[in-house]
Amino acid sequence: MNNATLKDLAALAGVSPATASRVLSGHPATSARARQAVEAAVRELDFVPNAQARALRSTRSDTIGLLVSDIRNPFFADLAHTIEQAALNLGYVTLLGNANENTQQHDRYINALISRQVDGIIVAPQGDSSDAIKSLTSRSIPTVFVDRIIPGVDVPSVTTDSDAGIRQAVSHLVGLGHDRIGYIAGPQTVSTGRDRLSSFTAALAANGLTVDPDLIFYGNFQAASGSAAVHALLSVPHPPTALFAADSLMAVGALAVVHRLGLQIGVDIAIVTFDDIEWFALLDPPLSVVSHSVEDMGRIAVELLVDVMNGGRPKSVCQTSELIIRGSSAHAILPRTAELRGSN
Amino acid sequence: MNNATLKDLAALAGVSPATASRVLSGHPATSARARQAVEAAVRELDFVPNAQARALRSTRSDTIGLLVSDIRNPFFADLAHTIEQAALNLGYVTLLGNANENTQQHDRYINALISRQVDGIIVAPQGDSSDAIKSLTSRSIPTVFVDRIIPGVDVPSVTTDSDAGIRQAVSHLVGLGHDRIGYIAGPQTVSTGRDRLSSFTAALAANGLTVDPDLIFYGNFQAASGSAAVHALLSVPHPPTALFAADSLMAVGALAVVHRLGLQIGVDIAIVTFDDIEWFALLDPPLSVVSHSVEDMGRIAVELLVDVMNGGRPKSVCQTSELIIRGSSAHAILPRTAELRGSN
DNA sequence: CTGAAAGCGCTTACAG
DNA sequence: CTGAAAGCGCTTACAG
Repeated sequence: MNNATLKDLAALAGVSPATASRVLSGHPATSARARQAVEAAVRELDFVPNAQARALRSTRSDTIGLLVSDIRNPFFADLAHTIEQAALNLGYVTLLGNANENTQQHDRYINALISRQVDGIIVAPQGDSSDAIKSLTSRSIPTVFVDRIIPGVDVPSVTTDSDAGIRQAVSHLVGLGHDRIGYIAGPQTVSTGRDRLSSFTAALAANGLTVDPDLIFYGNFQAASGSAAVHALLSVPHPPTALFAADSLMAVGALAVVHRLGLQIGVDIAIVTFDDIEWFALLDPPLSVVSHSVEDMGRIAVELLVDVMNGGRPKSVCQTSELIIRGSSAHAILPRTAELRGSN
Repeated sequence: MNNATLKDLAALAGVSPATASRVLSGHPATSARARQAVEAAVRELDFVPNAQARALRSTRSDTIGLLVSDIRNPFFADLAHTIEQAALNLGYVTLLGNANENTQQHDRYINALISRQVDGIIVAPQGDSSDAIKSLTSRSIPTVFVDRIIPGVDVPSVTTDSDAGIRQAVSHLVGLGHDRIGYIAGPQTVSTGRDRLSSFTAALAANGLTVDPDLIFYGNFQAASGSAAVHALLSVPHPPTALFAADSLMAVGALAVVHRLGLQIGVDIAIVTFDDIEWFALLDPPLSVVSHSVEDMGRIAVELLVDVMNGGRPKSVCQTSELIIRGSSAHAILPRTAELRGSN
């Protein structure tokens, strides 16, 4: 560590540390002479200021924390990307944590971010409540929830209203003749898991169908549970002719099993999923999805956070969702479907 | 910010700040009485130590930096995930930066990580050389390169040897009758872009083919360039019957255009790509890939970094790659292919 | 095992 | 416009 300090820099430039500090931070009260001398010294020493010391003294770190649920989920990878870019444009560096859909890791990262004095945190919260989240609010660290919320915790959020898209999807499937739709639910400990399931059951009712508990499988938003769901749902006495997955990763797991069973998607079985991942449109047949804008969600999350950091009390934003129909649910149900499935 | 400090904590526990600090850091020289008092006070105050102050004093932050090229690339998302998990197990928090395949952002993040006093950095370097990377080495900050390297910069690395896999792929395609293989290259400013292209041309030579410059398109590892590549490669006078993409994102872009042109993959045109992304096996037909283990790469990167942080001088590791044949390149070339392509 | 004291690298009123 | 001085919240020899 040959790290030069502000003192070294000031000595080389022939000014006091105070003046050097002012030049570095763009304080207006500096002479052209001082500015030039300090800037030359910065170049000569390859000086990089110690952000920790600066943060310790000034109580701002120009850093925000972002905690996502699962970085391997393309939805969160895209979200992380847009948030990080938006923050960078505003001069903030983003520290990204990955909870890996794990409550303990989630709490650990929250504490790590608190202890690093981030200026604000954007988090897709894990679980129902958490001591770590309470620490966040009790310290009045600017916080914004993204994608998910925790009921009863008063924090601005950007979420998606699943109602519209899911209702369109169910009506669409019913219109094709499906009256038994298997639903691969997310975990009920997560707000999006709960919301999407209740949107789904409401949509069934709106279409004159009743909820059959056999046709609901509770997954955990990760791929393996989507695979398990297909095995379970297709082995009930009167199996579904359509599947609806509450997120893209479970859809991937479901797809793998459906292929392995030799079922032809869009013909033997219809599939619709939540979240429009780029390559879903490249599958054969392409996947029908309930979609919402990741870019908007990321951008709005940063806007809300900046507002909170500036002392504002912004209102939460709820985006709408909509159905995009593609080949995986394009055809009316075929008579042979029921027989075919009987043989599995 | 109701943040309690170590002084508050010590006062509540009835000990000195020094003793409180020792208890928190697990120093052996503490009495059971002191430990209990401090631990009770920690709970009462919901105390989270200020990591910045600690790092400032002790010159270690228990934080490592990870800078990837593009977090939306599933390869890097997986890599980030394995590195972050491995680091967490060793007690390190990972700060993730995303260069977005952009040299300027790359340098900016390096400086941000330096200034936050990370204990070490794992980086997939951007470009040929960079002042930021020089700062890293001149400060002797423990650094490990992953996936990519910078020639002439003496830093331990984990990379993939593309030779074996690419040679297998070319032999495989030639065996199916392809003698005009279009290559979608990565940027030649990046080591993996260069290595894979030279492996490819060597493999052509080994199979008795010569390099036709018309059949090489230079992309940038992102999806849009894969799309552009297909347009360009299929419009040369004597177009290729097989395509080989140097990374998964360019393959995704290529796939989209191939579909749009109505070409049947595996029949009208063979496709092979670098990087085995989970869902490539779910496509219809599934994609043949040249693959290497992301998990191993991540794990080894962390091991190397820990070794460097402990003062070691570990040797670089180079993983081998291998071909996985799937439906996208399963069939021998058909006579009708040439005609079909003539009509596009 | 414990505490008083110095100091990590910065910033920021304060006085000039 | 500039500098001396205090202090942000910790850790760590040092002495006991």
